[in-house]
Amino acid sequence: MNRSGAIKPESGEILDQPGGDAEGIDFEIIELLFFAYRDFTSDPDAILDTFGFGRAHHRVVHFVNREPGLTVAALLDTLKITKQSLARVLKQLINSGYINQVTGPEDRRQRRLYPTERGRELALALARPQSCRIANALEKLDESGREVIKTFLSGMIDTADGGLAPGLNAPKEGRDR
Amino acid sequence: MNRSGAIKPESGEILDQPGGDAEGIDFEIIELLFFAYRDFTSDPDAILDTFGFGRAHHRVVHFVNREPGLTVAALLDTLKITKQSLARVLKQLINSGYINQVTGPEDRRQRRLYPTERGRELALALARPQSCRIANALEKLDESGREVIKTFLSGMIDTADGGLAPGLNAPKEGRDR
DNA sequence: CAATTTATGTCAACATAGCTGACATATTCG
DNA sequence: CGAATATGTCAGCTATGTTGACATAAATTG
Repeated sequence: MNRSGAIKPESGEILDQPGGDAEGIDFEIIELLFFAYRDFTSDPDAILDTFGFGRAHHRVVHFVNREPGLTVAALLDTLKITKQSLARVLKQLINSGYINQVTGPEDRRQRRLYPTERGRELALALARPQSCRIANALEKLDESGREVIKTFLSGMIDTADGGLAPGLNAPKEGRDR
Repeated sequence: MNRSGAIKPESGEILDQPGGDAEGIDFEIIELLFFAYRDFTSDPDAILDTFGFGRAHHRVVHFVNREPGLTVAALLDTLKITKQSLARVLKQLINSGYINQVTGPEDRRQRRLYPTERGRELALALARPQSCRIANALEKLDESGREVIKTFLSGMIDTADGGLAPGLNAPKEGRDR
């Protein structure tokens, strides 16, 4: 790995050894997360492309399918984006028949979002390869593996009550939506 | 403005039950990955903002710090973006003194990339909160936890030799860069 | 050596998906 | 009624990805 050898410094300082190892920074998992997530999103991205949609559409269809009747406000809260940003993709999904809006039965200001049959099929088509990839990765672990992964990933998520919990985190259910 | 479609479209189809559970799709981990990665990137994003940099700069500084002497081609391969896309952020990082370029000692066409002291400090400042977050999440696991996470994340990554390996994957070392 | 390939840089144009600010409308609530 | 809320929309800006075309220097190959 070491590229030591006669190097011409063209300007200023040069550090030719990897940095931060001494500090005990967990570069290994940082990078694994980067690569894992990048590849995890690549399968649905390819499918979305054939629909003329992007990753933003994926998220919307996904969460609407997962929680039919979701309000716009709840969706915004889940995605943590602005309404103007959501509006663009949501409009496209509604216009092309993937999502339906229904006036809230109790609060008529709300627009509750439901997947159409088409929307559901799209959501599933996008989730399938991701689920497969996860299943493949889990296969290399023992029985407890899935729970360990869930605990780890949950522990990576900000708790609703602000900052990183110092000692205790157990988001589990209801941290959003 | 008219808000068409705001009324109850009992006209169209409405699916008011979550979909895909029957199929055994692993929505749980799909969503945990989404939330975990989103929050994982939020700490460095906040820091980058104060520097006038974005996530793209983060990636470049990170990998250059991790592998000083990296060539431009190798970096492109790691990031899987186009050179034009890289050029923008790399130029900024070089001009503001975070990264140095050195003509390749053997192949003089190459521009090997090195972090400056400043660049290294930035890379570490960005990695620190991520490493902390990971350490926090790992704390909830037993001794074997870290290895389990590594195995899982490695299993999520595409192998260099194309598609998802059907039975066997073990990227471990050297899948990129 | 001449021709070609490789590594890199650069210009121009474009797309997606985020953002802020401002303002409109319908509905609910006090 | 008036204020707050849920949503929609217009306009413009930014960050980061894309393609295509072309330039230059250095290495490789015939």
